[in-house]
Order: sequence, then structure tokens, then C-alpha cells
Amino acid sequence: MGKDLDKIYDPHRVEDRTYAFWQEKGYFSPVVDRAKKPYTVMMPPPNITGQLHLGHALDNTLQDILIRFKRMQGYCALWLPGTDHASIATEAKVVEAMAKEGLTKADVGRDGFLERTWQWKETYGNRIKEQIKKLGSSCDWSRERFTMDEGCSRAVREVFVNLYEKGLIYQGERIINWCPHCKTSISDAEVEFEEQTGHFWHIKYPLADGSGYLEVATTRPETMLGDSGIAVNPDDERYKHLIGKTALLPLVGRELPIVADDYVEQDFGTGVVKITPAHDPNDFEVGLRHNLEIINVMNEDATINEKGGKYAGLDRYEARKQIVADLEAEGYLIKIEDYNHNVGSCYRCGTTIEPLISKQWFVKMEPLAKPAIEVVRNGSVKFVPERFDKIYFNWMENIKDWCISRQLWWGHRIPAWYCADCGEVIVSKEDPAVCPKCGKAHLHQDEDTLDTWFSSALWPFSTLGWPEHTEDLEYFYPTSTLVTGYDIIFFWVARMIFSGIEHAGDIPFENVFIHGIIRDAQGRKMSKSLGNGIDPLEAIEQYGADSLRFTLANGVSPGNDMRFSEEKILAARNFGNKLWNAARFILMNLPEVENFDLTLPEELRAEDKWVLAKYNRLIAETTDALERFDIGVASSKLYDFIWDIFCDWYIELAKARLNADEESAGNARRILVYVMSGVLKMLHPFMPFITEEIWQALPHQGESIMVQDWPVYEETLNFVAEESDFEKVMTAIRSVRNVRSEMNVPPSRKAKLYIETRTPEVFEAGRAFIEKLAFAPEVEIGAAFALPGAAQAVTDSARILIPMDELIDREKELARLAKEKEVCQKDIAFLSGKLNNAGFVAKAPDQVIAAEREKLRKAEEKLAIVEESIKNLG
RNA sequence: GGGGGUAUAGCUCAGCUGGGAGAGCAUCUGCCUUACAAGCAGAGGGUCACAGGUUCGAGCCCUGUUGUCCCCACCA
Repeated sequence: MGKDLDKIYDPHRVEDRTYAFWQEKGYFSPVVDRAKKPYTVMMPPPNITGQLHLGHALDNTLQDILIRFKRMQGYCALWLPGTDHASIATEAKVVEAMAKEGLTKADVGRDGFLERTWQWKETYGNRIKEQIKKLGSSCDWSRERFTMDEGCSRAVREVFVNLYEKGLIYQGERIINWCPHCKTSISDAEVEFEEQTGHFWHIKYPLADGSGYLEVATTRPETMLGDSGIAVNPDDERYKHLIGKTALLPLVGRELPIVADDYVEQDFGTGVVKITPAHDPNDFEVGLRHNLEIINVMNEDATINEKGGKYAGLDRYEARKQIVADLEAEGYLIKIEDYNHNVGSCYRCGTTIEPLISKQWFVKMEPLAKPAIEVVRNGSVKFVPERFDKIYFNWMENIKDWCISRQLWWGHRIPAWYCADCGEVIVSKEDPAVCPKCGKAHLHQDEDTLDTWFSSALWPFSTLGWPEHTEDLEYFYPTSTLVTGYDIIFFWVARMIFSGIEHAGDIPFENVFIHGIIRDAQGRKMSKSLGNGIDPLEAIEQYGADSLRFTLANGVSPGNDMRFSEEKILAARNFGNKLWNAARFILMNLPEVENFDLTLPEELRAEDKWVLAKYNRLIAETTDALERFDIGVASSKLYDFIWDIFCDWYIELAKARLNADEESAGNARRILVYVMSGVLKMLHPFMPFITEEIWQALPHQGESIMVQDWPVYEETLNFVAEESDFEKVMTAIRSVRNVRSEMNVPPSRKAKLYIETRTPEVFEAGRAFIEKLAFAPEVEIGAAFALPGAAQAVTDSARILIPMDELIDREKELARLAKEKEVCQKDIAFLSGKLNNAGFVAKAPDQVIAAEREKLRKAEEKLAIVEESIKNLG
């Protein structure tokens, strides 16, 4: 890393090399140190289904910012990375890939399929890992985990068996959500509802005694093949007399008992409901209450099975058409109404789910949810922003049992065995050789695997070695902060919370930092079908990882979605370049880099104290914002300071000194380096590569910026009076520039300045800067000047006369001053009105009143100076 | 049906515990003032969605209305 920097920062030259350097040094891998406090973040493991998208980039950037910040603050910081096997999603991808070769799962068999899927994991898992590295993520690769690795799999078994033994996992016949495309059950959380336009078919169900018919309305006529009853409301006068009688199922002829159940609402539809226990969750409940037969009429691919008689083999929608046609032909169809209703679909493939009765494994949720609600209620686990706890409570308090078995091959196989001889069910951590009941060896393992979220739920502790009591687990658990999107609070966050409490004996994390999703410039969700997604790797390729990170961080506001656009990343790129050039300037002005005095000089000048006071405040504000997870605020504070305070002002001021006497120049250099280094450290979590590159080039101590101490606010740098004095000089400079600009005077046209002021010492101290920055070959400071032909710049502490060669436009000048006067008068009226208000003076805090008095004083002073100027003109 | 977010400059968004509205981009003007034209110096531009209320004082707190986005539930 040389001393001379290129004119433009080139991320390509820096990033991979720097990342490798950090890794070599082992900075990402913390060693358990009891003298330090741990700070732990578990990376939400990306699915191995493909590649990272911008959402991952955001999630990763936020985590890296926190972990780098905490590491610099002296915590033993662990960020543990990994990937998720994503059972259903990955299986679908592999099936799809095989289909291109003309193969199916059945062709290759379970073992063959798993072999292919592990191969997939190898390829895509590694690709994702490389992508995470490209972002600059300082996660500990030596502790990298995979949800199906040996340790995580062991944790899964341990948990399954523990829950089973406590009676919290059970097997049962329930209505579950079946995806006919993925051919597996899915949990309630995995179903997405969407309103669709459909129909209400009104059908005659004749009474068995021939005394008439009941009118039934249904949205899914094909399910009638599985009807086993008719229900009406017990209080419905229209149908009361029919309760206990039977009706005949059209087309099929089955007798259906007519039962009374509160579930039926009298004023919805016809008030008569056909009951299909095998294909509707509510009907299932009604069926249980009235002992109705459960008739499953569907196959796993949503075709009608043999119970459907002549409709057997037809797809569900084809069957619907036929049935409706037959009903009509036979006179059972009364009418068809348009009807909008919500239809559930599989969150992975979008296929309309089919509620089916099926034997599955479930987790009994209520006992687990209770303590999980409590830890959020009592503040042990905090959501940031807080409002997400409501969403969490709402879900947890109404939670239903969790269907965890999946009819998939890729995943953790359910550790249950069935004895072919005696029918015993064995649930065990170790594979059993023989049946413990009958001693025979005819065992076969349950074919199903577990919901992928079952293993993700254990992530905060399974990754640390649980169920072993490892040193890592003892030290790093509970973890500190979980960073994730609001879209997986139910899937993941909630399940980690109850799992942590239940199995690891403590909350999994203290804070849940929730961010939104990234949308495109028009605010649309990024999606493959819209083709509006932005590939983070392309963005990095084009603008550099730091630019991407800064864009994401700077735009984030906790819990809210953000829009991503070319303009924003361009602005971030420009910011990096600004920083780069500031560094170049400093370096160009350093006689040597070695043996440079990194401390502050004893003697500080007005502008030094001014910049140090600002810098000091920046430390407090940035640190505070980061502690509060206000990442976007922290980044914009840094941006503003670097651009406005440091580059636009302090560097410009320093230019006036660097060619002056050696002592002043030397001090200026030390302050430039001091402030720059500090700012680089604070910016490092956001833009790790460029800050490292610059820091290495500047005079420094230590081997890397990422292991430097985080800057600390110091009371001794809080130069309040000097700061405001120096700002008088700045205001004067701005005011002169303003006047010149309004008069269209180019900087090349110099003009001498005469400064009338009551605080000449303040302007005396700023003389050199005024000359340079207000384009004056010479500055005179005094109490009174008589220069009738001069333009005049007015501030609340000075009247500055700018004599130009040519005559000024007296009318224009008068108008400008009159406007200034008017503004002053308005200010005075406003402020004195406020201060004369008895209520304000009596009730407002003292410091507010004092501040208003000060404003009034300044306004009055400025008015006096403006009036003097006007008089001077006339 | 229930809950939540959001409404601020042409666009994207800040605005900390209530103390005279800010940034970036865009627009206009003038500058190659040798760190940076990926830049510098200026300028214009806002009834803070609407209506009430609390307060000495409201973009911020309360109530209601409207627009918009989202989550949950799911009556066949």
C-alpha cells in the first residue's frame, strides 16, 4: 500500500486483497476471552437455492456494521456465518434441474437424489460464501455452519426427541395444507392468501324422505364427493325441523346426516353447509363433533382418487367442471354467483394448496409460546423498532400447532422408526437396531423429513455446539443481536425464541433488529418476473462494495422498506471518492509518514478548536446512533461531517496554513491526520475497504484499522466558545461570497475587504482564511470605514465592505439591503413577540428562553449593521 | 373483520425527549480557486395530506377524516 494514491479510488485494486489480508490476520475469528464482553451475531443463513440478492446484501451490511463497531469498541465480537439447506426450496430446484435431464426423483431414488442435492449444496453454498466475502463481511469462517451439518443435525434430533418425550411432539391425523406441486404438507405460515374471483355454486341436496331439498352454496363443488354431512345452525327456524334427518348427496347418492352446529352462520350463503371433513379445516372440526365420516377423495397430486367414483383420475379443476356440468344436467344446479374469496397458495411454488386430512407430525405450541411471549413482554428480548412486538404477540397468542413433517427427501429425516412386527413407534436420538418392545429387527424409519424451519429455529445455539456444553456456547450464548427482515418474524424469529428458551435454557438474543425489504426505484418489490432485481455482485463490480454498503446503510430506517436506485449508489461512490481525495490531499502535504506525531498539538488555533469541537460531537452522535441501531442516522452524520466540515471547510482552511510558517503548518498536518484517522475509524464499519486502504497510507500505529479502538468523546475537546467565534468568521466568508455571487463576480476578480466589527480579534484570527476563501488580496479590520461606492456584506457580527473597480448598481444594492432589513425586522418582531408573551417566559425552559434572547440580540445587532450599511450607501 | 406502517421541496427520504422546516438528486447562476468536474461557490423551491384538540408554543402529542402500502384472520 503505497503512499501515493491514485486520483480516483479503484475498488477492484483494493477489495479482494484487503479481505484476504484481514482473514490472514485472523481478525474475524474471536478467541474466547473472559476479560472481554462477548458480542454475538448469528448470520441468518441464506438458502443454498441460488445466489444472494440485495436483501441479503442489506442484511449482511447491517450485521457487519454492528459487528465491526462492537469489535472496535473492545468486545469479543463473533459473527457466525452459515447456510440453510432450505428443504422444500432446494428440493424443488434439484427436481427442476433433473427434469432437464429427463429424470425424476423416482428414477434416481432417495440416495441418488440426496447425492445430487449434496452436490448442489457444495456448488451453491460455496458460491454464496464467495458473495458474502465480496461484501466485505467480517464473519468468522472458521465457525461456519450448515443447517444439515453433523452438529446441527445432532441438535435437531436432540430437540425432536426431547419434545417428543415431553409430549410436545405428536403424530396425528389432521387437516394440513397440501401442496400438490411440491407434494408435501406445509405449515400454516407457509400458506399465502390472495383474493381471487370465483363462484358460488348453489346446489340442491334432496332430502332422503323426498320431502324437498336443501340449498347448499359452495365455492369448491368438487369436494362434494367427500361430503359426509350437512350442517345448519341450531337456532335457524328455517331448518330446525330437519335436524336429525338425512339428505342425499347428488351424483353420488350417499346419505348425509343433517346436524346442528354453531359454526354455521344463518345469514351467510344459504345457511346450509355441506360438511367435507377430509378437505376443510372447519368441516373437520364439525365432523369430529358429530362423528361424521372422513372421506378423502384426493390423491397427492390433487387428482380425484378412487373414492370419487366416475371422477377418479381427474384433476381437481377438471373434476369441478364435470361435476358442475353433471349437476346442471341432472337438475341439481340452482344458480351460479360470482364470488370473491381468498385462496391459499404455496409460498414456494404458488400452487393453490389443498387442505387435506393427513397423518403428520406436529409440535404442540401453546406451552412453548407462553414463555416466549413473556420474554418479549418483560423486555428480555427487544424488537427494534418496538412496534414489531405487537405483530409478534398477535401471532404467538393465536398460534396453532405446527406441522413439522414434510414429504420431502432433502432435510433432517424424522427420527422415528416403526416396528413391522409389533407396530411400536420408536423415537430416538440414536438409530435403533432392534425394536425395544419385541426385540425384532424389522424397523423402518419414517420416510418424512422435517420442516426446514425446525432446524433454523435452533440456529443461535446449535451453531455454538449445543447440546454439548462447549466453551463457545457458554461464552457467546445468548447472542446479542439478530438482524433480519420483518418478513420472517413468524417463520424464524418467533421459533428461535421459544426454541432457545425451551432447549438452551435462555433467550436466543437480546435484540431483534428488524429491517424492511429493498424495492426498486419505483417502489416495486424486486422480483424475477418483473426483472427489476439488482444483483449485488454487479453493483459491487461497477461501484465497489463500499458504495453498495454505504447506499444500503444510509438509506435504512429501522423496520421500513427502502428504495434502491442508481442515483443513490452513484452518490455513495462519489462520497467514497471525496474521502479518497481528502486523503490524497493530506498525504501530498505530509513531509513524511513514518515517525509522525499522531497526537494533537499543544497549541490549538481557533479553526482547530472549531473542527475538533465538531469532530468530538460527531463521535458522541455516531456512537449513540449506532448503539440505538440508527444506522442511517450514523452514516449521514459521518457523511455530513466529512463533506461539509472536514473537506469544504477544514481542508480549505488548512490550505492557507500549509504554506505558512512551519509550526502552523505542522500543527495543521497533525490535526488533519488526527481528525481524518478518527473519522476513518468511525466510517470503517460502513466502508471497510476504502477506510483500511486510506488508513494504511496515512501515518498510523497498528496493523489494521479494523482492530483500532473506537474514538471516544472527550470533554476537553468541547470548545463551545471558540466554535461559535470561529463561526463568525465563516459567516462573514459566506456572506461575502453570497454578495459576490449575486453580483456575478468570478473568484478570479479579487477585491479588498474592509471589516467593520466590534470583535476585531475574532476576525484577526481568521484573516488568512477570509483572504483566501472570500477572494480578498487584503483585509482591513477596524471599527469604521467610509467607502461610499462599496458593495456590502452584512452578518450579525460584522459589516464587510467590498469595493469594486466598477461602480456598483446603487439601486440594486439598496434593494438587496432593504430585503435584508425586512428579514431582520421580521425576526425581531417574531422573537420579541415570543419573549413578551408572559406564558412563554413563565413556562418555557430557561435554556430555551436564553436561546431566544440570544437570537433576538443577534437579530438586533444585524439590523443595526444593515441600517448602517443603508445609510452608508445613501 | 382485526392490526400496523406511511403521507414533509419536482423525486428519494432525514427531522433526536414538542422550541422559528433539512439533506441528496434534479433545476438555475457563476467557477478547471491544482485533493476531488465523481468537484467548488451561490440561488430558487415546502399551508409538513385534511379537520379539530392539548400547549406559552405542534411536522412532532391526542381525536377524527382521506389517500397509500403491508401483516394477520378467513364464513362454507
